[in-house]
Amino acid sequence: MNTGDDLLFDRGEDTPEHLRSQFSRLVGMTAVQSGRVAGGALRAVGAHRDHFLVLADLAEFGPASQATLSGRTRIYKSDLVAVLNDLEAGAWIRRAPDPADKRRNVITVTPAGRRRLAELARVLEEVNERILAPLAPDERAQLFALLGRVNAHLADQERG
Amino acid sequence: MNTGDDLLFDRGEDTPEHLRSQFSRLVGMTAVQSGRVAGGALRAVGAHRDHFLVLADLAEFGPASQATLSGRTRIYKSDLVAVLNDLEAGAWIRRAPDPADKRRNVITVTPAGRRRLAELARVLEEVNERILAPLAPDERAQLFALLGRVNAHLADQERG
DNA sequence: CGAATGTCAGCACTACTGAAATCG
DNA sequence: CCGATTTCAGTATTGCTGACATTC
Repeated sequence: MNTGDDLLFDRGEDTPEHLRSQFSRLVGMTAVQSGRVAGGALRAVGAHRDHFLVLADLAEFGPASQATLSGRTRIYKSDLVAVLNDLEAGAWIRRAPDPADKRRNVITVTPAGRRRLAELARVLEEVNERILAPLAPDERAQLFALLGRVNAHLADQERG
Repeated sequence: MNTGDDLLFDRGEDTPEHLRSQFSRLVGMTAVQSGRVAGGALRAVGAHRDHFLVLADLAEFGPASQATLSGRTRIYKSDLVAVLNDLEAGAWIRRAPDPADKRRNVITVTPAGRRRLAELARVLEEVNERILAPLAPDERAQLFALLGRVNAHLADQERG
């Protein structure tokens, strides 16, 4: 059973038969390239992908301990430490000890953090537009829907 | 201009507003997960992603020097060395000095290499089927086409 | 006591760069 | 001398694991 055998995802003339239906290769190449675009744009404003993720999460779901923040963003708690150090150094978040539970820190977005989030969101929106330029709006929606279903299926399978 | 604002690509209940339209994040997560599935399946038979890429390329386009092989597979020439060492150790390729140009090696697939390629292709086809299980055949074709266009656009842009 | 939290140190893998040695 | 080819060494980034001290 083939899944798009007559489709080319390269420039067309140099794609081996066996690769045309290799989803992991296609999605991998696309991820690397768009990750480079997004990473470069964020680095140009002194930011990191995880900075955006944390700020967006806090702005939407409110203050949280590092453990729950790690669970919500899927950033490992060990990696989160450096991210929060960065964000704290920019005064974009506050990291205060939880008086109710001395093991935890309570992470809160500052007003400056919300402005920073807006800036990063603007940068990433431009990036998104640049990457998805060749697709019409309904095609973008389709791509999101299809990728989202594959992604959800993989996430589900990872616990089974 | 939004690109699928009302779509969720997570399990739905915990996806922040700002992430719903972040293509690089979605494609990145999907790439990591399907890369893990493919990598695990290949490791189970003692293979590597690049082994398949090299064997598939040689089988389709014929013998080549390492430089042209690197250009065709997009594997860095420095990384290609170890890959060819592996493939040579399994007698799946031959690496012979080019009599016409003593700088080059001529890489050739052996009959055993073609059998190995068939084996790896079978493994990867099962992987593909497992990953794309939730999608109908026409949806898979759509996903390939859309991702392919984005990928081609990014590759084009990388040289401009 | 067992479990959770924040932190640090480190591993594995991948994309990538630079340079040396050989040869055209 | 300049450039191409193979090879090796090493960097940067990321996803991930394990351990430790502190606290519940």
